[in-house]
Amino acid sequence: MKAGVSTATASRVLSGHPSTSPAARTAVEQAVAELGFRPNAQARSLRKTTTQTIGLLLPDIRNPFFADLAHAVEQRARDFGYLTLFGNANESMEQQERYFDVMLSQRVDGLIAAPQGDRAGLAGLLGSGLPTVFVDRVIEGAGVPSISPDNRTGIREAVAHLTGLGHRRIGYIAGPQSTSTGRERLQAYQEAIAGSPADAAPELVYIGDFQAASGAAGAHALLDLPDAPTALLAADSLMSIGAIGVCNARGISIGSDVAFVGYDDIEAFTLLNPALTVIAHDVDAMGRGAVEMLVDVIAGASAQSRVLPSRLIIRGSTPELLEGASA
Amino acid sequence: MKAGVSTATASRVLSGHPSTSPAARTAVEQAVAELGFRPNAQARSLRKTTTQTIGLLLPDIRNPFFADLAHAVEQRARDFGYLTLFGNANESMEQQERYFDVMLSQRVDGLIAAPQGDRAGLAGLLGSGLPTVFVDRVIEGAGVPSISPDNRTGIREAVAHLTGLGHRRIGYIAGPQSTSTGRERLQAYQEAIAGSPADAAPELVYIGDFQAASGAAGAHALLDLPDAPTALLAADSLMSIGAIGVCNARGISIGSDVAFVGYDDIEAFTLLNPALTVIAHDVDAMGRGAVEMLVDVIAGASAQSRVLPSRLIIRGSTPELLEGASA
DNA sequence: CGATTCCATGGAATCGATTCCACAAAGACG
DNA sequence: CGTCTTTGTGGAATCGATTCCATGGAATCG
Repeated sequence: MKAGVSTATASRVLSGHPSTSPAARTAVEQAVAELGFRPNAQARSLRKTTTQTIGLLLPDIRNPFFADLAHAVEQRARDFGYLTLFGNANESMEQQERYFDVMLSQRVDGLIAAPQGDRAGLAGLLGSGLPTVFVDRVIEGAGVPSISPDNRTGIREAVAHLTGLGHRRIGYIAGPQSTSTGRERLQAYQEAIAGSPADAAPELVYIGDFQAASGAAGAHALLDLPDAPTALLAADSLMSIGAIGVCNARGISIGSDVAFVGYDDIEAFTLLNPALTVIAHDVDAMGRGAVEMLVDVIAGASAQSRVLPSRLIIRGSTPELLEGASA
Repeated sequence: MKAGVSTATASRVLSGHPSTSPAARTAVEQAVAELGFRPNAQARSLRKTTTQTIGLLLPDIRNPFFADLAHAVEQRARDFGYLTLFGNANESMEQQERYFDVMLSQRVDGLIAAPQGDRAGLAGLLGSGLPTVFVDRVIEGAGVPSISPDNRTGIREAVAHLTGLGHRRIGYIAGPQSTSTGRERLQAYQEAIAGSPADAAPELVYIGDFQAASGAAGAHALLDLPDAPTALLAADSLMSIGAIGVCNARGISIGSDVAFVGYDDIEAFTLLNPALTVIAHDVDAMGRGAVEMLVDVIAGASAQSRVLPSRLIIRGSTPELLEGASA
């Protein structure tokens, strides 16, 4: 055609097929450069069955944890030649299901998702046979391999740390119970409290939704208790931010008036005065690991679910308990 | 076929074409439900020329400003029925060009980008005729409409605020000069300083790269000066975070030892003690506006470039200058 | 009741690549 | 020098939808 060769030859040149003459190669390359030709990825992936694209479905890109995760996934996927198609479910089941549909229609080669809800909401996805890996969050019994943080150890260590400092009323701002992380962390808190000298009062738990506003609401609710907690623990970074804002606004000084343990090791948390004690995990390893698992699943291998360790990083927001610190 | 009708009829039913009998409709719908059929988006967009997909190319998703922007763009694009294909250039020209290529190959209907570099790096993109809108950052003379913040006013107000408080040595941690925001903000700083009683010493400017590590390096460099600045100003949120961390580590107290003005109104900045004075702009309006402009451009209308106002939010990190505050 | 319009439908072309197959020219070998 | 292999090439089928066009039957109208 443009270069005096057939489309078949042009295709062979562009895909690096060995059976091409140097003459044809240069002719095609010149024509491509002249016409600014871009192969149509739609047509290609219609013929091949692969799109070289993976989907990444996250609950909230504004949560620094998931932003870091998105970055890690995208960079690692690039290493494998995959383009990342990104969807933001906005912590909404309805948007999550819509995105499952979209990803299926786009014929992504695989999907990495931090899901919420239970198996019922995944029927379409599971029936499709699309290679899938869950990251951070898990749905039991779905037969989908996952890479997730150890939600229990971090919480246990945090509660032990706080009780060791003398705290007996530890308020907990939990995540939504529609997520595995929300459930596991709450359960770990309850178990740790039960096995400790601290109060196991139900009013010390506030159930939020992993967004900043609910962290603020939780802090208000807990601090308004007749016998207010002397320590607060929040189940993600955004709720931590909301809760800290409320403490500041109410003139309650973190560290001296109330101890505080946050979740996820956001850089900004180290800037606070005092710096925040947090439960941290390795986001980068989680993102990279998810891609590597997905590549295995796409290749037909069976992937083992992995749990990555969490650890408690002790900083100034959880000092020795001063006498009379109870509000 | 499965439903006893032709593909033509099935297609008409699924796309809501009026010429379909109720009988055919129910038959097709039942077959679709039974087989779990998903239309192949590749095949569809091969035939139609549209993909109902827009590209979003950002320099760094871990920067909270761009994470918020991504969220705003994605939500607004959804309103128009577009799927957002997201790319992270990692503040790298090479990755940026690679993504331009990918977006072109994917035949996105339009592209929203926060570009860096100059026209040279955009030759391929501009030659393709792909409807494009620049957001936050601009490339002059490319003929691409843009929606960007007013980089000058915020900086001018910040410098006026600081000189009004008595500061004469104002250190500036600038962004990379390969970006319009980096250039305009630095220029605004230099002009504002020149028109003020403050020192216009070149050593008071440190050129960073919009990442936290360079903010830290800049803070070290400026605080090591023989005649160290009494106020610091950083050109984005990540460099602000890096710089604040260094101040804390060096035992330099923000507010009392040094005044600090950050960029972008990150929620975490309000939690600092004292809270950070910042130059803020409306990320949500920028993201939504970009999508609306792009929709116009795709429709063939000519879009007017827009500049959104910035404003200075004064908080505790820039108090009245105490005597003897100069390091 | 015959003629015209309207509607639902199937057949077939189409989008832009990849790839099977056949074929011809060139090189290898006895 | 004749066969046998290798190599480069073009023709044509293919992927899965959409859509033009033709057709037959029903509805409408004078």
